[in-house]
Amino acid sequence: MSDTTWKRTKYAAEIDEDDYNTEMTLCGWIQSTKNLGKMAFIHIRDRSGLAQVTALSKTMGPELFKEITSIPRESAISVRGVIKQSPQARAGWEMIPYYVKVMGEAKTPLPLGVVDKVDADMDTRLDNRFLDLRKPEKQAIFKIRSTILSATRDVLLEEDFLETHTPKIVAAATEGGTALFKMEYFDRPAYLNQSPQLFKQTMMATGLDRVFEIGPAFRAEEHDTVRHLNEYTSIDVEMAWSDDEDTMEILEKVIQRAYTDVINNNFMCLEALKRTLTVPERPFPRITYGEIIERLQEKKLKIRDEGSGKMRTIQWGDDIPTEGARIIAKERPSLYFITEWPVDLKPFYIQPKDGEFRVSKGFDLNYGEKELVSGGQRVHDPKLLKEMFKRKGLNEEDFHFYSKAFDYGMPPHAGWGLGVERLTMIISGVSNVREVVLFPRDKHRLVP
RNA sequence: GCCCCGAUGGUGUAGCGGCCUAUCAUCUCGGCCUGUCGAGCCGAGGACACGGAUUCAAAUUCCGUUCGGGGCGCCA
Repeated sequence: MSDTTWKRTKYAAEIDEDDYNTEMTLCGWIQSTKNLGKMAFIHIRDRSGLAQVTALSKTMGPELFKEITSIPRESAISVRGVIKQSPQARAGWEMIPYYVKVMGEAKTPLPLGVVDKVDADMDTRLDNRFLDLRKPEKQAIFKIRSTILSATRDVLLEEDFLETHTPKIVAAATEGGTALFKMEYFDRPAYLNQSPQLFKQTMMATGLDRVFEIGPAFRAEEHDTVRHLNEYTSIDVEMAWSDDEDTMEILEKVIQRAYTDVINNNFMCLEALKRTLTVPERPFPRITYGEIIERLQEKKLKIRDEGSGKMRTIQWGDDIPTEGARIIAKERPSLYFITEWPVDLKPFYIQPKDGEFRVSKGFDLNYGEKELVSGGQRVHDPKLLKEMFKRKGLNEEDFHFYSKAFDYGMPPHAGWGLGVERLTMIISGVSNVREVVLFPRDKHRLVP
């Protein structure tokens, strides 16, 4: 029989009075060693929290004492000993060890201190992400992210959606506009997909009716901000026989459940992040694009005219610049929909609301100045789709693989795409999108 | 792509022409300590991104390179 004494009996946080005076094994990383000479306190950290191992030279002998106190911090170890009640210990108990095995010794000095009293730059942290993520407040973000994803799946499956996956390697430009990463597909050029948009819409012509996909999206834009990534995770939803209002309602349910589940399941994480949350009420406030422009005009927001290059007051038809979004965010710091966007500011697949191609059935969901979601009712009439291609200056031929589905019975449909990272940022209360991705990909960072 | 800003021990910083043989904290190593949990005390170790220029003198000024930070546009 193989020796299994090194295997974990319980996580630190699972140990209680019933375990007192029993022999157990703790597994984790040495967070700190406080050596008082004849007595030492070794704090072992595992996923659940901290455990105190109290070593006594007198009872364990000077050799084992020396051995256990000289293991470098952040080494992965397994300690076996007896759990003893202890009023002086924070947890009310401590382990008196008799056996220690170093499973993975840490080199010194550490490239990044886990509990050091000095902060490290984001760059240093990301270069040593495995150490950075040993910090409970960094782990908390990813536990929250996981909850958000499972909450999303729960709601969508309850609402009769089917989870799907579409290709990330594509032959040609998808929506147009965004720059794509080029790659080699055997002997042909190919691209990494910027969004599942065209594929999920194609699914609407199949009879599957309601689909969603959680997957990566790639954008080759050289945007270098705290809210953009070149690889991000998108929750994409598309529903047939539905309009913009139907899909907004599903979105509200998803967001609401994400908040609820995080509050219910990640109490400790929120505490680690010093974050208090309240579940947003449905329906979320709706404000039209036109109302936003009027408000910005009242605030005398000036923008640079694309044609003349001169500064002028913002007007209907202009995109909302970052500065404008901040002005609105002061009045609406939480979640709100922006509806009735101009047709010209939305992609070709967004349904115009009228025959004049002025206002569309596209919407955004914002949290303050942050854009969280973009969605809308889609164009489903093939004739109108052709006209939209023309209006946007797109070549219909390039989209044949997609438009073909519209020629054989495409029902009305609507949907949206939500940035998982942005929702995680909002719920976790962190300000840099890189915080919520294990190994973020931005303009400069490709390793690790 | 454009505009600002920055680079000093493992980590985070101070210094911004000579007083620098470079500050402080953290860290690492050694010593003392039987109740530590931001331990304490004593001792030691470790750095001016790279290349050029100006100057009697450069961590400090200038140019270039590399790397990083922030903002704009665009977006999720």
